Amino acid sequence: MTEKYIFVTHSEENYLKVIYHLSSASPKGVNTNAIAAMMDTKASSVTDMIKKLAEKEMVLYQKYQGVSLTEQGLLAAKMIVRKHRLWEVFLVEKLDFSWDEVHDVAEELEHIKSEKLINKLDAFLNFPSEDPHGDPIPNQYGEIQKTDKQLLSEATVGKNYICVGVKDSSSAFLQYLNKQKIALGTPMKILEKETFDQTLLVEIEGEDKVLSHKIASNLYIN
Amino acid sequence: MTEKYIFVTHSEENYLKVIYHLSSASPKGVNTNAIAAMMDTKASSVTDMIKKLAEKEMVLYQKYQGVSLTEQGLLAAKMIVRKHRLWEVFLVEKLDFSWDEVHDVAEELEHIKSEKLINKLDAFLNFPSEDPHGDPIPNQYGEIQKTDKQLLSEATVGKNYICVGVKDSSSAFLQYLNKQKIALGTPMKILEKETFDQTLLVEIEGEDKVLSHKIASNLYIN
DNA sequence: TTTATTTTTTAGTCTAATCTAAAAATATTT
DNA sequence: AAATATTTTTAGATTAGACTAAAAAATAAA
Repeated sequence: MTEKYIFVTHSEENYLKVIYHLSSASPKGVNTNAIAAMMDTKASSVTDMIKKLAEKEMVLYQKYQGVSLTEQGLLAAKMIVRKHRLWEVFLVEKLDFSWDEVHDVAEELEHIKSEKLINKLDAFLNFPSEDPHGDPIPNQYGEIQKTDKQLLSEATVGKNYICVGVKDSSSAFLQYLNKQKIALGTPMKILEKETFDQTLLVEIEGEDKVLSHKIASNLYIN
Repeated sequence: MTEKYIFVTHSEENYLKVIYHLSSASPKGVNTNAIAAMMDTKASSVTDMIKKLAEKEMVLYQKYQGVSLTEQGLLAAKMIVRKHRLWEVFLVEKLDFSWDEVHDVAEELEHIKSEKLINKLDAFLNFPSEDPHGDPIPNQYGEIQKTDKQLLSEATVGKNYICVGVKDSSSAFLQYLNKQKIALGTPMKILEKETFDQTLLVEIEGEDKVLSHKIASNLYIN
């Protein structure tokens, strides 16, 4: 394997990460506009950046056809995700942050460039497999352990589940969950599902709670 | 106290830090050239940046007269130093880095912008008063505990001392100290001082060692 | 106190990353 | 298939931070 080291800027890393996240939904090429929306920037800026990333062989790009990550780009993206999630674990487990406070800080920490740092941090945290939102943490080779989980919105009425993750990890949503006393590991039983709007009646910690379809389709259970 | 929040860029922070470090040596105004040398950049770039920092009221600047930090600038600089040194403690104490490996990573970590993060980190590390090189860590108000220490080059022959810090914390120097088995806390007795070149003969951990004047003038003792 | 030297500043250029507005390509309707 | 709408790209401008080369100010030497 010829491993020439390619410097990737802070901004380029952010693009790689976004392309990575969007890739699962559209594996044959991510749209310029989708990237622009995620990055809160303009499509023209995205086009410019994609060209740079293509130069560096981090993405495959054909005009008007969208982008996809090269093997190299994929690994780079996974390493950013790895760093982001490991820092989140650190913030929650060691510094006592709550799960709705970690995102922005991790967003900065993920760009610190030191393999040694991140691998030592990984060991210090005891090689966690998931971040505080239930998302898997890639190992140092970019391997990701698949865990099976489903959305609460797809749950079967009458069955018992455990909350294992969130799809939306915005602080607004996480604070809502805090208020409802829903956390990772929280057991719940699906009591009823309203056919009209798919609202759920769920028993959580002895209390009956109404959860909207929007909520249910952002909570992972098992 | 009117505290308008002023955004300071990564690069501006580096300038503030350098001006802060140079200020102790020349309290009435730091030279453009001195800053340029420290930052490994050109004097013209320094002039440009100083103007920006003056706009933001972080420094006092008069053409051709050098710069000094305002109260605001001083606090900002101290906060960067605080972050740098706390992260160094973290790297050494928690992640098992050695004192000659921490500088570059801390140089990146010091720019992470989160007061909460740094104060939580401080608590997690048990409010250390010094970094791994014996330099004092400013508290969250910018207060610095003065410790008295002197350079080994000024030590008295015949007396016993303890190594309490390094003036130069380059990895080259620190690795030399590792090789000589000199660390913070290492006791030493000054046996002789050569009048011609000020070389010292020092007893360290039962062994007699010859230390050049250059070495001696970069080691703090007490 | 002139002259020479050094330091500092200005003027103009460059690159990365962004933007707006317009043009080109693709996709969708009719 | 032609017309319309949407998406994407190009062209040209802007800003931060840096650079080179030349001018201006301050300092040192004669």
